[in-house]
Amino acid sequence: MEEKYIPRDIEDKWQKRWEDQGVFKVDADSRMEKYYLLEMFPYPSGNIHMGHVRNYSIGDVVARYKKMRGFNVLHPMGWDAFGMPAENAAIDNKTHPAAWTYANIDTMRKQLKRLGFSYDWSREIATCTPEYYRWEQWLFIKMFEKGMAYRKESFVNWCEPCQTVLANEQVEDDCCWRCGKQVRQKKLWQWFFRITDYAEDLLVHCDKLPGWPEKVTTMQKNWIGKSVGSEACFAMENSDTVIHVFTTRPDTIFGATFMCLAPEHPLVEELSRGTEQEGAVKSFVDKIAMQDRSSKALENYEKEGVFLGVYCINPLTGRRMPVFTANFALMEYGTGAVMSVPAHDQRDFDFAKKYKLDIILVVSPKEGTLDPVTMDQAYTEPGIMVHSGEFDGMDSRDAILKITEHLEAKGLGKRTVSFRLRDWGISRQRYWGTPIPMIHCPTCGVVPVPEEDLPIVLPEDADLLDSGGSPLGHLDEFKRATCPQCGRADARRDTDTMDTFVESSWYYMRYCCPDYDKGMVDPEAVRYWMPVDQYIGGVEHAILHLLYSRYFTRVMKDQGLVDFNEPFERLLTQGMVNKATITCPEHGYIFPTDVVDGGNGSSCRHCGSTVEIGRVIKMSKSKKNVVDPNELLGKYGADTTRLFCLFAAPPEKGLDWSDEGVDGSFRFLSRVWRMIKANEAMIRNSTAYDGSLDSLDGKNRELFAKTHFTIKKVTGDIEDNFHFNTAISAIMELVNVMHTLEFDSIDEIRDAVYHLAVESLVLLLSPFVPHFAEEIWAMMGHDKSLLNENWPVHNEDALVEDEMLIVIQVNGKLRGKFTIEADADEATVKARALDDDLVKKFIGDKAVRKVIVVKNKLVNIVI
RNA sequence: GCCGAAGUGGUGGAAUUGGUAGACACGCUAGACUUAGGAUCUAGUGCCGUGAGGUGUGAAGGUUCAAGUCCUUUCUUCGGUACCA
Repeated sequence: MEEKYIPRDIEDKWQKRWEDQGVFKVDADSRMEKYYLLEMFPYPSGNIHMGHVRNYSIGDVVARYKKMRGFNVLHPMGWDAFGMPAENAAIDNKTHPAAWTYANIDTMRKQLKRLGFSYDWSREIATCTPEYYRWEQWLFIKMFEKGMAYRKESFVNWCEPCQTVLANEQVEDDCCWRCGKQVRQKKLWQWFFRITDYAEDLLVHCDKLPGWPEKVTTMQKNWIGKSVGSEACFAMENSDTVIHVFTTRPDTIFGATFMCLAPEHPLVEELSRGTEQEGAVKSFVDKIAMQDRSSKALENYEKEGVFLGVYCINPLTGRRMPVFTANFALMEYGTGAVMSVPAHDQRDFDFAKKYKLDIILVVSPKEGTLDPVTMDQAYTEPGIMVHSGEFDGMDSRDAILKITEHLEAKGLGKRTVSFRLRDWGISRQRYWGTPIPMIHCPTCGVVPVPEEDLPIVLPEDADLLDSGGSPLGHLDEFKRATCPQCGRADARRDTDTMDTFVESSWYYMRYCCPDYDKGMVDPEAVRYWMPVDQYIGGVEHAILHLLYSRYFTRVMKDQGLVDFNEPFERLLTQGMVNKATITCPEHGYIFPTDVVDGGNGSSCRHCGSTVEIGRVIKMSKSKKNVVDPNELLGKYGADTTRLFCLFAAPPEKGLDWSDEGVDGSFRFLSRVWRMIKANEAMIRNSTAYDGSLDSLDGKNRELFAKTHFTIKKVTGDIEDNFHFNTAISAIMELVNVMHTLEFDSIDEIRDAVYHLAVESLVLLLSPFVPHFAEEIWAMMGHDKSLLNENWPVHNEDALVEDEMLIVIQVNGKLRGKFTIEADADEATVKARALDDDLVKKFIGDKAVRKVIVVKNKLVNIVI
């Protein structure tokens, strides 16, 4: 063992040893209980960032801990390798996306290895390899055959700079989530996955995921957005045409005074044709279509619409209702038509006020009255039915069902359910993705590629600079195809690629059998390893990735590939890594290295202005508050870096970066190192104490008890909720106690107890700082890796205290304390408390009204 | 607007079923050892007060012998979502 703690030497040595011995390689073994630990795989953007370091450090603790508990631990890693940044980089640097991606993978793999994570690298997968995506193409065809994948022409979010379609989820505040530019609407033929078929099932199972944070299941439930309501039919005044509406408030149907259709609604054009409003409607619809979402957002709640020139009839009142097309009616939700009840819906109210439409009150508050003329907002609460014929006087909540039944009986409506969740659009007009294995034939239409022709390999020579549409569309070689059905030679291959969320929806299954070539997954391997016991990743994937994965698992189950519904047993969403920002009035965000410390505060190196320390926010390059893992590794090594990430905050909370804090973690390890180095010979020449607590006293007794307490505490913190911060602080406490021992005399018992403490310390530290622990373990004379050791078990008897500290309170305030033998009876404790000098002083001449004694804890004297 | 989470020292964060608030760190102060230290070790460190003591977990009430913890009201911050009929 070296005199000084030099992480680099130790870490290189152990990483090499682990790799040479293949200690992380696992195989399915039915004799062993499996544990599948998974962390979200990274996009190979070029370098590992601190978010990855944190995520994977958390995972590695669990993996190593479970291994020491005797589980057969599957802990894989791979690459979410398709995606737009590769194309953007390719255009910027004139490299090929594949070359860029694989180079990044090499760099990042090295970084992960440098951090000493316990991955089974033999299972590594990259989603951009044909061996991987061929099975995705295969499943796509299966889904197509079942109608689970289908094509429709629809409005899509179109990002002009990226030349691509975006999923709703990829649009943030009406801007592209990647480039941040405004998104506009465009109509294209797109492939969709019918995830809405599973809306109900996905929703119901949200309540059957006890290992998931409630926050996440709630977000998913809201995203699925089930609402129960009714569909009602409104006939047109002078034609057979019927407008179907969805409403959650059938109790207000008597108050419906007008109708609103989404601008894209097919009836808009049909109904307005030939009326004097035709021109006005057409220009309104065109305007809305041209409008991008952000300008809609700018108008923010400004309701607009145009009269179609026709009327429909309220099925229950017979009232003539003018039909409008309005910007707030959404084609994608419900039926795209809204029956407007201005008295009881705020949007309808605003619209009615703007266009001077009738307002009829049909639900009256239980107390007081409302007048439609003087109302200044809609009344949306339940109440008593009025102006509603036979339903008058009824509680409006009861009327919801009664009116629906009434409509059903008359054939004018039915109970129905509407979901906010839409089908998943997966077509992307991009190059770097999985080709969609379909052929378009002028005769046969859309035909799947025959299975034996899979994979459809992504060609290497696409021209990415030719923006506009799919790059694959410009490759005649690729595009040209023979129809598998009729043999026509002028068929055309689909030139779109799939959304990269498709790859990440099933990669965790492929880890079970990365080289399997007879199918998408090896049924046996999946049966053994799946489902994932613990999944760890960022909360930013709470909705999309996790919902899609749950959906894909169901699709694969229907395909007979797996026999379970839910892929992830337990989920941990770790918080973000934050750091303080620094701003200069002249230069905006600046790097810490651009700050010069002067006499009167800190100033900008470039302009000399006084800089301001800004808020602590998520690390990002643009805010210049990032920490480079490479620098940390160079300065402190992997163990310190990992230790700080785990110590500074519990995993589910945000981690505020502190350079001083990292220093502290390094100091802790150095301190332990020095302590053990100082006692090296003694540790080697002693054996761990294996007696009981009873035969110990003084410091030895204290250390023995502390050792067992620490084992219990650390084990509990890992098992219960992964609160590594408190586990580590418990270990620090143990070390603090170890420091109080004196070695100036010869004492075999002391050495044995100390040996036990060191041994436990090293075992407990090993999941957090594995290289460090291995080095000390080896010094102690062990020749096996710590990974093969058993996790220590505490002895409950060692925790039994014979003396308890009792707190004395007077009227709830702390006034004194004393120690007494454990389990002393109440009368003794009480007498002792009342006898305390300080307590006597506080009681004075007042009468003691009551004395509460809590066994082994406290005495409260009430005066 | 709606949904969710969280407010504790100068800082990150601890506090079992209500029972010593501030564990463990960072920072800071003083001292020791040093040619030196941004190394190490020792002591101290919520706030007010010389002191006895008082006071203190976003704010205001309440329950209780006892409240960071339970209840009511309220404020703030962060995250998600947003014309969903």
